[in-house]
Amino acid sequence: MSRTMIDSTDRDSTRKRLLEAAGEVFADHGFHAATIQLICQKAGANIAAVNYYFGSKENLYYETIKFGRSKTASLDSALPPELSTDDPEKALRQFIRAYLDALLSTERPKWLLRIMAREFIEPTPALDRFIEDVIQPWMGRLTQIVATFSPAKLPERQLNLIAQSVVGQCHFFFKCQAVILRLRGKDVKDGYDSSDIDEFEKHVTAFSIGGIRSLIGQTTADKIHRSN
Amino acid sequence: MSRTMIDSTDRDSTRKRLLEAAGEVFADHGFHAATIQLICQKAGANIAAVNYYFGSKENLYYETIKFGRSKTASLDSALPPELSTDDPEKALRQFIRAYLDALLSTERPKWLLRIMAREFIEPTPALDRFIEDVIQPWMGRLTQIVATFSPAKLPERQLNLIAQSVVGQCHFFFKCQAVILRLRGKDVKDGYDSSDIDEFEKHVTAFSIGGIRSLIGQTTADKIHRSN
DNA sequence: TGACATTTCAAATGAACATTTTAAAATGGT
DNA sequence: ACCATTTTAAAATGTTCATTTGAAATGTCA
Repeated sequence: MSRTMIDSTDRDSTRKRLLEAAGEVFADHGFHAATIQLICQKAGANIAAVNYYFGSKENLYYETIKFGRSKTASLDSALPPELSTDDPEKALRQFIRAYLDALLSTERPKWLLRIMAREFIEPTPALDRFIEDVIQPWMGRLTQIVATFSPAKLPERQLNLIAQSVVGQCHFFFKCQAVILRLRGKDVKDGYDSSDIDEFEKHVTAFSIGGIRSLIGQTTADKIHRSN
Repeated sequence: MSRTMIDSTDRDSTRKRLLEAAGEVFADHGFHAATIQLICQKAGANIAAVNYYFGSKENLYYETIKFGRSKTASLDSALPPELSTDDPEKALRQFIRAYLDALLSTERPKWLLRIMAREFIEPTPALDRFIEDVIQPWMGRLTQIVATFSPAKLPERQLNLIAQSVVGQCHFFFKCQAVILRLRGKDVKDGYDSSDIDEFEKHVTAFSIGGIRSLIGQTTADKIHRSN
């Protein structure tokens, strides 16, 4: 029958609660291990609600990602509007801070990135859109920032590698959170606190600036080949 | 057409073929989505074989990880025995090469690390043992190497952060393989070739040396001989 | 060979689960 | 209040899958 395509305006609290619950459950257990029963239970809805509102479990999954992304700050809103253009180091620091916040901050639907982390291992069509809409812009912006470190034009490939080194560090603190906390003897459930993020920001920024300067020194100034 | 893997069917024991097949299937689909039917089919065994040899799917999972780890080169065999002690940069390069090889090389049961990548997101008891037996030694060794860059004794916390920056870069090329290849317009199934790994090694090493030197406030020119 | 253990096989069992169905209840417009 | 539409509720259906079963096949050793 004509299902009047409820637009997510208002009055759809059940639908919304289902999306929130689905986000957590999919993040916790993955698509297959997640059960509609648990999702509906968490949402305080009936077992038939998922198929009523979304038609299928699979469609709920994609709608959940779409929903999570709609609630996530975009690149432009995550980065400070006055991102420095004349001070590369400052711009890099601002970028890294924004990136770490996006990864590690506990606000916002924190389950979206955990779902996407699963997508990295086992891609579905949702990953392509995510790369295109989210990752590409972030990496593109970072590449721009890195480029400003050098007066000369660096090869695209090297800029990409540097950008990957920067975000790679950030990702490690995110993805290997469980490991890092266990190495520190802490409980995984605790997560990081804000001073941890501050520490990461300082460290990643300093480390990356050193790496970049050393690399573009080699490229532009034709540095001496070290003997070992 | 009937069965292409027959040559190994006769030679290898069914149990071993099940472990190999299970490794691939668990890595491809995760524990829940993996089916015993598919595992047995790939192993050329009957559907009842898993329960006959391993008792349950869950036990097969743990035995598979144990099996994969037994076939994986240890830290000591992965690192060159003559790991440099007087040249920190050379030692770091050797370490990074070994680490990238361990992550990205296509030899050996390549499925073990894919299974462990899933464990990072959704830990099971297997992760604790893996951290203790595999990750701790690697990180410990890297921390030692990093420490040799500085004549002064650096705080443990900073050494750990630096080590995490180094392996974080390597991990990014591994975990975000799908993304990097897609950004390059390549198909994910292709994977990296050996020249890619060479490129990563050079880049990560140079970037990290720059980062380390800048953090400890020392240029490559000041080379210090430490007396023990 | 013949007894005995081990391994393989096809079919059966039963549990978990997504999805459908049916009907009742709530809601909104007139 | 009345009717149409939307939402909730509980039970039913059918599928997928892990696990069990019992018999057949294969191997072992006297």
